[in-house]
Amino acid sequence: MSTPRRGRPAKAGRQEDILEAALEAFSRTGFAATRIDDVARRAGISKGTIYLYFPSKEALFEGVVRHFMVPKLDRVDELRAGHIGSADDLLRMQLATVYREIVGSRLREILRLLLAEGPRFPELLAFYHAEVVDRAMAGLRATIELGIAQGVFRPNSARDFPQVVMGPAILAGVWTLLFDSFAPLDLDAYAEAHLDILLRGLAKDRTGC
Amino acid sequence: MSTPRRGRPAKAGRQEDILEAALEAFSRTGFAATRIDDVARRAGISKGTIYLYFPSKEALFEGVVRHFMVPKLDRVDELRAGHIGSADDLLRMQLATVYREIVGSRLREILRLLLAEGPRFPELLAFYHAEVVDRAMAGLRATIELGIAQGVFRPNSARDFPQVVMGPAILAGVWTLLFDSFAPLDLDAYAEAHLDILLRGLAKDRTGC
Amino acid sequence: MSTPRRGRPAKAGRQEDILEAALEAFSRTGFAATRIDDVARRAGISKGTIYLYFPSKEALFEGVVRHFMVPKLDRVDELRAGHIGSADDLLRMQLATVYREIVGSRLREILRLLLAEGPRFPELLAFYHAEVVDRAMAGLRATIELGIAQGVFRPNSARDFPQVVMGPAILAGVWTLLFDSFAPLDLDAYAEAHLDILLRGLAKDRTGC
Amino acid sequence: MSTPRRGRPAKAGRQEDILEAALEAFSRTGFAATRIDDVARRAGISKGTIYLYFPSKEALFEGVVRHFMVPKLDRVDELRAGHIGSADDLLRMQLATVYREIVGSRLREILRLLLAEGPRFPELLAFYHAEVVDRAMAGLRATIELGIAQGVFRPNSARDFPQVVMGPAILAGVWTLLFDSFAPLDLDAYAEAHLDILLRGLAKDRTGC
DNA sequence: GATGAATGAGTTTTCATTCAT
DNA sequence: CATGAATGAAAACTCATTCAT
Repeated sequence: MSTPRRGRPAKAGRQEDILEAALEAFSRTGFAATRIDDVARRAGISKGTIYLYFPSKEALFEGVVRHFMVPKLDRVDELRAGHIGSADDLLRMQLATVYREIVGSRLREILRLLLAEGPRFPELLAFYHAEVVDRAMAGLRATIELGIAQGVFRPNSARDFPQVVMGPAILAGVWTLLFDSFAPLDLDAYAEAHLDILLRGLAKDRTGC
Repeated sequence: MSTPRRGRPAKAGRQEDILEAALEAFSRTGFAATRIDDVARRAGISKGTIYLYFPSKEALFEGVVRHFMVPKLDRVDELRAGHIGSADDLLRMQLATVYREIVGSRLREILRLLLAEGPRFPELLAFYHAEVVDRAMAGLRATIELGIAQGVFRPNSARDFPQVVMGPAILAGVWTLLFDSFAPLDLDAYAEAHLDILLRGLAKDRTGC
Repeated sequence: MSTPRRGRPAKAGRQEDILEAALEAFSRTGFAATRIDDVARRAGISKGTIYLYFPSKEALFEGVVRHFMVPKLDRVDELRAGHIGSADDLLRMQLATVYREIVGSRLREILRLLLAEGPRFPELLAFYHAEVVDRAMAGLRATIELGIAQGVFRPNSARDFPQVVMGPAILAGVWTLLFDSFAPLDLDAYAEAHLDILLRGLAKDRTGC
Repeated sequence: MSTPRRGRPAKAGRQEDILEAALEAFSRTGFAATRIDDVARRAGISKGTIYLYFPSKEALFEGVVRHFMVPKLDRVDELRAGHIGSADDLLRMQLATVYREIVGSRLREILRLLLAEGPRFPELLAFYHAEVVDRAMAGLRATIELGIAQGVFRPNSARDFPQVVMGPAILAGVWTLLFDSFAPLDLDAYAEAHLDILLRGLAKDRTGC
C-alpha cells in the first residue's frame, strides 16, 4: 500500500535520514502524537526499519534531540576560542550565531521539544544540561569575564547568571513557533534590539568628561 | 449492567477542584501522557465526573491554561494603572510581580505547558496571544514609553520589542522546571541581575559634565 | 441545564407519558443507541424519574412494545366478533384496519423494533407471539375458515399459513420506514393491490357455465 | 509499552474470514451489542487486525450487508434472463430461489439486520435500495408483465407493487428468526401455500366454458 | 537488512443506574 | 415523589513493537 524502494538504497545515511524525518515529525506533532509510521513514511522506509536503528520511540526522540544541537554549540565555542578583539564584539558574534543557527532555524523546534517533553526524559535533560546548556552558559560567562577584564563591561551580575543574556533569544525562538501567525517577529530587528539593550546594560559607565 | 454507588449532592467548587487537579497532573506528565483517571483521582472524584464539567480532555486542558493565568495578568495591569512615580520603579514592580506570581510559582508550569502543547491547540494559542501575551507586551510597552517621556529611559528599541524585556524572566521560569536538579537557580538574585542589566540597558546616558 | 417543571404535574398519565416518549425515542434510534436521558427529556421529566416507573432500560423497552400493540389487536378481534356478512368483506375490513392502525401509523415502528431487537428479548418475543402474533394469526384463520364454510373461499392452504395473508402488509410497514425517501409507497393503492391479489387468490373458482 | 507477539504473513482470504465472522456475530447480537472483540475471536485473529481491513465497526457492518446479498440477486436475475417458457413457471422459480437462497438460509439474517439497523445507516440503505431491493422489484415486475403479455396473468396491480408478491417470503424469513422456537414454520409447505395463493391471484380468469 | 501484517495493552468517552437531598 | 450529580463498567479504536518472510 506504500511505495518504498525495494532496491538497496545508500545505507550509510540511513540513520541520518531517520533522524531528519523524526525531527520533522516530532516538531510537527510532539512526542506522544507522533507515530513511528509517520517517521518511517517521511524517511521513505518501512516502520520495522526504524527499529533496526533505534530500539524504541523514546530512543529515537533522544537521538533527535542529541543529534542536531551539539554541532551548533561546537561552532559557538570555536568562535570564542578563535576570537581576538573586544568582548563586546565577541558577544555580538556569539549571539548572532545563536540567532542564525538556532533561533532562526528549525533547531528552535528542538528547544521547544526539550521544554515540552523534558520532564519525561530525565536522562535526556541531564545530557542536555551537561552538553548544551552548561557549555553555552560557560561560553557566555567567559565572554563576560573577558569584557570585565578588558574594562569594556562593568563588573556585573550577568557573570553569575548568563541566562539573563540568553533569555531574549530563547524567548524569540519559541515565540516564532507559537505566535508567528498572530504577531510575526522580525528576527533581525529583534536581535538588534536585544543586543542594543544588553550591551548597554553591560557596558562600563562612560562617566568621562 | 453496571454496579454504581452514589449520587452525592453537587459540591460547590467542584470545577475548581478539577482544574487544580488537572494543573498538577498536566504539569507532571504533559497533555498526552496524562490520563483523565489521574486527574479524577487527584480531585478525589471519579472519571465520569470530569466529563460533567468538561466535554473532553482537550477542553479540560484549555480550561486549565485559561483559568490560572488571566487573574495574574489583571494584577500586573492594575499595578501600572495605579502607579504614580518614575517608570523604572514601575518596571521594577511589574517584573517583580511576574517573578513572584508566575516565574516563582506553579504558574510557570502553565508557561511550559503552553510552549509544549501550543501547536496542538490553535484556538488556545489565539486566546493566549490576545488575553495574556499581547496584554503583557502592551503593559511593558506602556511603561517603556512612560519612561522615555519622563526622560528616565532613552528612546530605545525595546519599545518595539518588549519581549526583550521579558525574555530572561520566561527563561528563568522554564529553567527551574527543567534543570533545577542539576543547577538550581536563586530566583531572587536572578531577578536582581535581570533588573540590573535591563534598567541600565534602558537608562538615559548619564553624560552629565 | 434542563427545564423540567418543578410543580406537581398530573401524575396519573406519568407512565403513559414515559411510554410515549420512549416509543418516539426507540423508534428514532433503536434500543441500544437510545439514552434514558433522551426519553426523560422527551417526557419532560428527569432521568431518575424513569426508574420510579421502570426498573431498567430493558423493562422500559418491553413496556413500550407491549403497551401499544395489544389494543389494536383487540380492535381487529372485535371486528371479527361483531361481523355479520361474507368472509371476504370481513377480511377486507380486517386488513384495512391493520393498514390504518398499524402499517400506516407510528405503530409500524414497533414492528421494526421487534424485528430489530427481538432476539435480545426472549421473554418479549414469547409475550408477543402469544398476545399479538398468535392472536392475529388465529383471527385471520377464523376468517378464512368462515369463508370456506360460506363457499366464498376455496379450501386453501392459507388456512394453515395465515402469514401469507399478512405478509404484504408487514412488508409495506417496514418498507415505508426504510425506503420511503428513495421510493415512497402509496399505501392506499398498495393495500388495494394487496387485497386484489389476495382475494382473488383465495376465491372459489367461478367456473360457472 | 506493550508485549506483542507475532507478525504473520498476510493470509489470503483474511477479509473473507472477517466478513463471515462478522455476519455470525451481528446476526446473533445485532450491531450495537456486538463487540469487535467477538468478531475477532470468531475469526481467530486479534482485535487490531479487524482494523487493518475495515476502518470502523460501521464499515464492517456495511461490508457484511453488502457482501453477501448481491451475489444472490445476481442469481435471481440470471434465472429470468435465461428463461424460456411461461411466466408462471418463471415466477415459481424466482420465488423458489428466494426461499432457498435467502429466506431459508443464513441470509435471512441480513434481511433482519437491514430492517433493524437500516435507519442508522442511510448510505447503506441507499446502496441496498439501488442494488438489491430495486433490482428485485424490477425482476418481479418484468415477470409479471411477461405473464400479462403471454395472457397467463390478468392485468393486475401487482405490476405496480411487486412488494405484494414478495411480502409473504420476507415475512417468513423474519418469522423463522423470531418465532421459530414458539411456532416453527415448515418453509416448503409455506412456500407452496404462498405460490398457491399468489398464482391464483394473478391468473387470468378461466371463464371459458 | 528490510518489510509490513499482526498483536493487544492502554486510553478516552459514554451512559445505565443509584441515591442524597 | 422527583431530581440530577456522581459513579464506573464497558467498548471502540490506536499504535508501539515484533517477527515470519
